[in-house]
Amino acid sequence: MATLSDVARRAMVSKMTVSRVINHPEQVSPELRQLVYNSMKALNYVPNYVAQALVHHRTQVIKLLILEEMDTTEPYYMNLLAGIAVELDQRHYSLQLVTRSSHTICRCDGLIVTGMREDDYESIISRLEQPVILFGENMKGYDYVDVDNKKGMKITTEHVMAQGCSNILFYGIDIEEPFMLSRIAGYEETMKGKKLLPQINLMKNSSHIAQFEAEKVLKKISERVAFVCASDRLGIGVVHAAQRLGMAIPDQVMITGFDGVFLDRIAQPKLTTVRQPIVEMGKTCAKLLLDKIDQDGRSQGICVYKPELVIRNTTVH
Amino acid sequence: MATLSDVARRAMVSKMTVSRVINHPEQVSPELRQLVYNSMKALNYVPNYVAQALVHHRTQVIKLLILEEMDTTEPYYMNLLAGIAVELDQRHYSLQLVTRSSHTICRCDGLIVTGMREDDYESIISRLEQPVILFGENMKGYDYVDVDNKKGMKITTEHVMAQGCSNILFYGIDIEEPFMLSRIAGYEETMKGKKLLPQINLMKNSSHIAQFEAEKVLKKISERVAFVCASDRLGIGVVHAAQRLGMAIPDQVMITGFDGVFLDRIAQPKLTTVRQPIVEMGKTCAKLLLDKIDQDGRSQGICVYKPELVIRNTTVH
DNA sequence: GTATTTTTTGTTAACGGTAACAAAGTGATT
DNA sequence: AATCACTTTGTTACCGTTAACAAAAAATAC
Repeated sequence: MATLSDVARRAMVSKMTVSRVINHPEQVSPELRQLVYNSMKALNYVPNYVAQALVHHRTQVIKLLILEEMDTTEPYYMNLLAGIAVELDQRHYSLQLVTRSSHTICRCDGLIVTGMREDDYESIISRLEQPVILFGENMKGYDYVDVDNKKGMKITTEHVMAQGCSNILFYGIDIEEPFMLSRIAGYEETMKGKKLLPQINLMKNSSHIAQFEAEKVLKKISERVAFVCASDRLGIGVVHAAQRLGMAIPDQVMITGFDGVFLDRIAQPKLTTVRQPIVEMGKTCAKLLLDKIDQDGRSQGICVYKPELVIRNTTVH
Repeated sequence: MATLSDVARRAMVSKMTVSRVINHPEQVSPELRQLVYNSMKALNYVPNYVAQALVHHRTQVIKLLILEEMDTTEPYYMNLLAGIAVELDQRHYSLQLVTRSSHTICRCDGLIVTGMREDDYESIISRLEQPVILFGENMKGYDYVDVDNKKGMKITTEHVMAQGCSNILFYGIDIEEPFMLSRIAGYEETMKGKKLLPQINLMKNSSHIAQFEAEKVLKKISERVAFVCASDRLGIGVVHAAQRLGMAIPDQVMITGFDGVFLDRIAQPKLTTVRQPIVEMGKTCAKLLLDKIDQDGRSQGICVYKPELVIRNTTVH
């Protein structure tokens, strides 16, 4: 593997000139520059990122800190990772996946944190010395990337209303985190806007629990009903419930989910859901973080993605 | 962040002595060793892995090359990654996720490759210069980690037989890769062993296609039937088919899947499946690869995991 | 008690880059 | 032609670590 010195020798210039051609080409005369380019091409030169990292006091490693039990959201994270990976590779960074349990001393240039709960801000996030981007909205002033959760829930609620249903139940996850509060707010405001009574139900994010809850409700009900769920997992549970009771989807029961990652397509019928552009969001997390690192930790602000309503057969024919 | 020199100065020894305490402690007298340990502790010394990497001509990066369309197997890979990550973190390695499209020149110490198809061996894998561990059985002599696919299919087939069913259909994926051939063989041998007629059906790995196929079959059938599927995704499709036709699971229709990652638990009823210990397997991939790197590329052989039959309500009450 | 071996410690020079400074070349100004 | 300013190139030292060798100290032999 050719080094800077090899390139320099072949082009009959000093190492420094080669280094400059790479980093500050405008400082080198066109003739030498061309010589160096030729030499680089001939030797198939690729910079040694480890050596660069050493001089720059960098590690070229960023960590993805997943504070949530991973099991509960797997397909979601794989997409996030895919997005992050694309951006990191382009900029010669690599990744370490860490969880709450692995409290290694943090040899890295920056972190993307996700799945944080209220307590984590003080005990973990505020103590980090490196630049951080959070994946998930927060009100503590940290840079973050998220989808517009409130709007997402608004458009689904409006969608089922537009299908002519006014008996609309909300199924959410029983945690008091900003993303869930926003989803609840999106539902609640839309209902109140139409003078309808919000009916909010919070539970563990499990398809079986949602199924159990929905069966109880459906057994007692005769009119048309819609369940707007704060996750596809809950949505799938409700689909199962309706099917077990032999109720027609979407004629008797309408169901919507949230996330649009994988599970929505597994359901039968496929689930109407709010798709988050997770891969894109992963890319953005990485991009913001690397920029932040380059800019010595300067805040990069927040980035909120527009949610997209994907209409499928749990709400329309 | 304290460096070797800082530790050395505080302990009043040379840098080299500190380095030796870390790498070859037996070469240092007990007194100095203790001095150095004290100094390290006092300064909270952590080696700079970048500098180590530079002297050792390493990158401390390994790549996970996913040759398969990721979308089709997401939850699966997240588990694999989790396993890999644990091992890498412990040994101060980091990760790059790459796919077929990203053909970066391979600045890394080794690769874990997965989702490879027949063509890939010649065009990609054989050209890699770094140590490689494959995730998935192969007959080309590469080191690999996999579950015993044949045995997995054997035990499921035997399990449904033990439930008193002898009309057993196999639903597999229409690719001629070793893992699938092994699963087919496991089914076929077990059937022939009992003098039963194997019925093999291959299709795209999609729950909706499996549902479509199974509905066709189920409409024409009256006796009890079992579907042993080569993936949970196919299994879920068959569950949906049985439910749409109002057939009783497991009394009229028995269904089994394969993988035991995430999807099996989403199904309703939960799917009897063959669980692969994916996290464990990921760990092993990483461990073998890092050992291989340390041993200058020496073959590490293969590692085949015992599959575990998880019996649930698609085969028994 | 000196020569010889062995153990322990220190010195130097890498690894592959880059920043900071020094030197040489170029051209304009007087 | 001498001075100055500017551009272009090269030299040196350093980032934090380790291997290879050299030197010093300790242990052993005779």
